[in-house]
Amino acid sequence: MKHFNTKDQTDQPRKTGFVDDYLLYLLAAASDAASAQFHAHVRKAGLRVPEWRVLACLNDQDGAMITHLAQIALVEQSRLTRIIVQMEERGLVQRANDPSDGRRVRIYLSDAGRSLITSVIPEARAHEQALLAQLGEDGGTALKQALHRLLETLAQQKGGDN
Amino acid sequence: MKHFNTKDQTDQPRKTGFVDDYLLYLLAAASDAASAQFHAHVRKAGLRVPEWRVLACLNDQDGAMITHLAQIALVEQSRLTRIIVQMEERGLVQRANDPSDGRRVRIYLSDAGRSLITSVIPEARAHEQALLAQLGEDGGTALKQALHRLLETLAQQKGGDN
DNA sequence: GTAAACAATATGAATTTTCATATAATATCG
DNA sequence: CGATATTATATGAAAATTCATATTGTTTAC
Repeated sequence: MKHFNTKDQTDQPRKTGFVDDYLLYLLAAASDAASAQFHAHVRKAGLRVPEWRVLACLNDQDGAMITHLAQIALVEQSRLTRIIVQMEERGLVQRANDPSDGRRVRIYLSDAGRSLITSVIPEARAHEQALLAQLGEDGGTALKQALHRLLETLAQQKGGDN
Repeated sequence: MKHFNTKDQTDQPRKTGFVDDYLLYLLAAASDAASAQFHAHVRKAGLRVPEWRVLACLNDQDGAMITHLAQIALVEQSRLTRIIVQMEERGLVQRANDPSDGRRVRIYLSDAGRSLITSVIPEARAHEQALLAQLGEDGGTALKQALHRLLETLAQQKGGDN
């Protein structure tokens, strides 16, 4: 059996430093830690994280173009191109040229892909609910609100150079 | 000159879907979008993102071990080992065996590393302040509080298996 | 209509990242 | 003390990722 190891990993003094209250760090750490839990489920479903993201996005916006999908799935475009190739080989999605604009490639869920994502999303919802419950009614709401607000603000900045 | 392109990238109907209010997505998207801005500064300072994180963490906890540093800098251990090698070659950090435990390798900022991080942190603070200002007094506070709370909750879960 | 600018996707090649596991040092147990 | 478990770090090799740029299709301006 393992010793319970409450003490600090290092033997450092531990006066609160810069990163511990730095917004970008809090965001990255929170995202990392929260996602890590669910990503275990994702892998058990036979998906890698970017694939799960792509399927989840297609669930909402089936037929999205590569570029758009890259933006919403938080993946760089050339990477997404290759991920989509793999997913198509695996039968999870299909690509189709947009008849109205030959440059565009639209991605559609295959039946297998739809079936898979349909089984994973409820797990995601359940995991989310459990987490929100732990944060308490108001805690969860406050967190989501704050994040929505941040995202709006950031989106405005981007658009603001017109 | 570019057409101002307010309309949606795809011609999709856009009823709000699953991801748009999914906590893990909000966290990832917010972290991504917020960090992207500052990461431009980081690269201009000649650092890659994980290197910036390592230096920032060392700024707070100089002499941390590889394993601990990996945890707080949000980098996988074997990757960090190699990043540290590069940073040492570049003269940003030094490694030193812990005399009390020969397995441990402690990482220390070099003078060059300290000087570099000392110049970047004020930029990070400035960027953070600007962002918080845009969120409004309470908006920023609420966001940070909510994130701290989430992180605490997640940390408890991890420790909870004793 | 055509050249130039622009947009969407793909791709080559170097680098990075991951995963499992090797190596090395220490701690534990009988 | 010696065998075994545990911890910290390193490393090989396959795979993923990045970056710049090629390719292909479309729009704009004359």
